[in-house]
Amino acid sequence: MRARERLLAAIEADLKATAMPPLAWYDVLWELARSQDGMLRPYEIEERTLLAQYNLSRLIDRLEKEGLVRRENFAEDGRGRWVVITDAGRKLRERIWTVYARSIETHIGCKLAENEAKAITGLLDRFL
Amino acid sequence: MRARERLLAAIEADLKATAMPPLAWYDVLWELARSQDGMLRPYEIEERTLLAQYNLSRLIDRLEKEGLVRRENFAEDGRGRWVVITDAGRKLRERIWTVYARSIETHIGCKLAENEAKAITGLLDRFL
DNA sequence: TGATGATAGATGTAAATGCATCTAATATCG
DNA sequence: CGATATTAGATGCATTTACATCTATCATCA
Repeated sequence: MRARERLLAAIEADLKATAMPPLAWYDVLWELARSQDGMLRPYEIEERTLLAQYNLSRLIDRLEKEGLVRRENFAEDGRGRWVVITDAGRKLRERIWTVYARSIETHIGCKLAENEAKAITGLLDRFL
Repeated sequence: MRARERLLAAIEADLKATAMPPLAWYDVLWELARSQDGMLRPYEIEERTLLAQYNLSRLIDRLEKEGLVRRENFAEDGRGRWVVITDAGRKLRERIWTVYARSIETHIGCKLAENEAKAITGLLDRFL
């Protein structure tokens, strides 16, 4: 918990220093960008990011207001929506990644050998 | 990050289910209870819990309003304060612990062998 | 000593979060 | 079919958090 606290603070600080949005934005944009057609249902994003439903709903509002995603109706189920990433969204994700990747390397990568990193993930995966 | 998310959610849910306050309350009460005279300076709590200064200041407000701690002036430095845990604060910490300990065992302990837990802490300690 | 800078902690305001609940649509089952 | 339950997602409201800044005190040093 402490390690996560420290690392997240360091990474968020790097993002802020380069005028980038919070990490949660990245997580959502990344899930969308890597998905088949650049679109997911809100509940799918929820599952993948572990964001709470009501938080995600409002995060999508913010992303939409910034033109990074847009909402569309889901034809097969009147209750559902699609969240579609826009070109601007993809662009921004890439820009964030240039900072984020460096940040990961600086704060995490350089402190762990490959096999150590694998050991951590192997053990922590039990909780997922 | 994901593991922490899941575990914290599970633990907080256990606390909520037994009408206990959030985990941050426990962290502060615990640091106070284990300290020499049941009192610490705000900045000391801050260092130990990694809470942000402005968050801690208000968390102490809440604890004080509930009668779990009280603030006193720090004689040697007019800017400083003491945060002193009350009997009610110690009592509550113990009550929370009965739930928290069980929760840790349920969600974490039973999924890791002793040496595995040590391996994780050993590796994650590098980030502290 | 007196000016300047640093530190401890508090706080106003804006934004995000948590909780409960709502609406609209679909599923289930007598 | 119709009543009831369930699900997807949105939202009102209270609490909490983040950011910036403030006050008061202490430290430093010319």
